[in-house]
Amino acid sequence: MNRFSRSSIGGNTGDRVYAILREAIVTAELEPGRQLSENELAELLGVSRTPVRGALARLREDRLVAIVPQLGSFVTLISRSGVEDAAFVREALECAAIRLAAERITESGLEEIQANLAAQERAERELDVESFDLLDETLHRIICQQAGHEVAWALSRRANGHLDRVRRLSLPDSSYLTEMVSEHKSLVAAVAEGDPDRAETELRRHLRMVLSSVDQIRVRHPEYFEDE
Amino acid sequence: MNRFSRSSIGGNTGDRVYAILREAIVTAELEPGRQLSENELAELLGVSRTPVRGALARLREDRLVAIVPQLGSFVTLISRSGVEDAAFVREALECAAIRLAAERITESGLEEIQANLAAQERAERELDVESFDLLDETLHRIICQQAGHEVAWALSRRANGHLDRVRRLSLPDSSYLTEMVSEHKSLVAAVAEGDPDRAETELRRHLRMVLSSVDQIRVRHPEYFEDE
DNA sequence: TCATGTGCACTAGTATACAAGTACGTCAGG
DNA sequence: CCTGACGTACTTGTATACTAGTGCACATGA
Repeated sequence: MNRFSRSSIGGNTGDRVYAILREAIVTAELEPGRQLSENELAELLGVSRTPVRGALARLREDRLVAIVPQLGSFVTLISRSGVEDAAFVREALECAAIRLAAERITESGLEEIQANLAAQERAERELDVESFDLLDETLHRIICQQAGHEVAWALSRRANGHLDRVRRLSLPDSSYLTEMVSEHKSLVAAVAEGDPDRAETELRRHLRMVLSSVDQIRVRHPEYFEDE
Repeated sequence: MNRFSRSSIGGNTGDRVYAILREAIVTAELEPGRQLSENELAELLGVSRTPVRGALARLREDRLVAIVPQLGSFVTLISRSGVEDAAFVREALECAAIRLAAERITESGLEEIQANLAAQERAERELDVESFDLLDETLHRIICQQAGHEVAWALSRRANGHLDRVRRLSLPDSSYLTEMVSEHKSLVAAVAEGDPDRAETELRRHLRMVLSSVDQIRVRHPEYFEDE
């Protein structure tokens, strides 16, 4: 226990504000293009402008918010290139990670993954999308952990703003959940068998699934998109 | 020209403070483990605490600074795992990018790269390490640009704090520059020939070179390192 | 001598006050 | 009716004041 180990507790007002705003943006409760007034948000959340400003600055790094000096802060519009960038980053990081995971996976790591998959099947049966999203995220985190580079997951998650929005905006039907679980099972199987090439292939296909729903959403919400 | 296009000008005090502090940390002018007082930095730079706080928050995301509430902010120590994480991220992103670049490179892109290489050789002859570092960075950026995902370079650069420090701490001799230029030439050649596999292999080897100097630096500056 | 408590000087977190800049409506004049 | 200048109401950027928590030194008592 040194003085650095306490450095990321995350119980501050600023962290809370960041989490709330990020969730609101990703679920499009704060829709793309919307103006965010620091004053308004501060009042709404019952805090001062300072933590709000900090949260907006972090969201800017996530590319979820654009801050124009002396003019305003805005939820970024969805753009094809933005989504493709996020997909690229996620693919690069997680594919590299899953290769390592397939080589290094431990017994307890596999057990953890199996438990996660079981819970995913439960969530699928009960159509509990919220739980499923959480389990999905956890699965990817475990894989990065097992690869020895959890940082890959953290970065992947952060670069992921546009992807998350697209995913959350597309109304997931039951076939979506079924498909996802099935893909998760295949790629976990490849990891369990210690086959990096197949694991990478499966993951790549899995990650590209989200991309396909972009156009579908653009049709439904053209006002959320940047014309390019 | 819409209202989003003005969002990243970067002429603010906060951005300036961030750039200054990052440079100071990367060059170890602010050495690993050193405590950074917001008040002290603010006074030193002739600004208030507000922009300093913002800069420190960003540096925390870069893992160059650890902020401990009610205790202080510190330049992070160098750790093997931190360096390996950074190397992993950079490898994953830039290798994925160079594969695309090898497939998509344009005529003008190649010309730009050749000009960069020529400048590198000049810098090598004149032992102008500072210019060389800049050209090195630019080369990697151009490659990511040509891949259509400049975001990869931006992320790679940010995740790169620990690597940069290690690189800047190791006194580069002329053989180092010679080696680097030679490696750059090989990987550019692979890109020019449109050979993604070879380009990736060359880049991977190139990026791992930095890693080898970690132990050398640890011997010289054990106090900069985290005991693990 | 050693252990313990207490105060002080420091820290970051937050709230507020002020400065600088932008957009837009309004009103006067051609 | 159209055009242009001005004022107002907003925005973010920065500086400062205040709050709460930490560690450390020093005094005090056993």
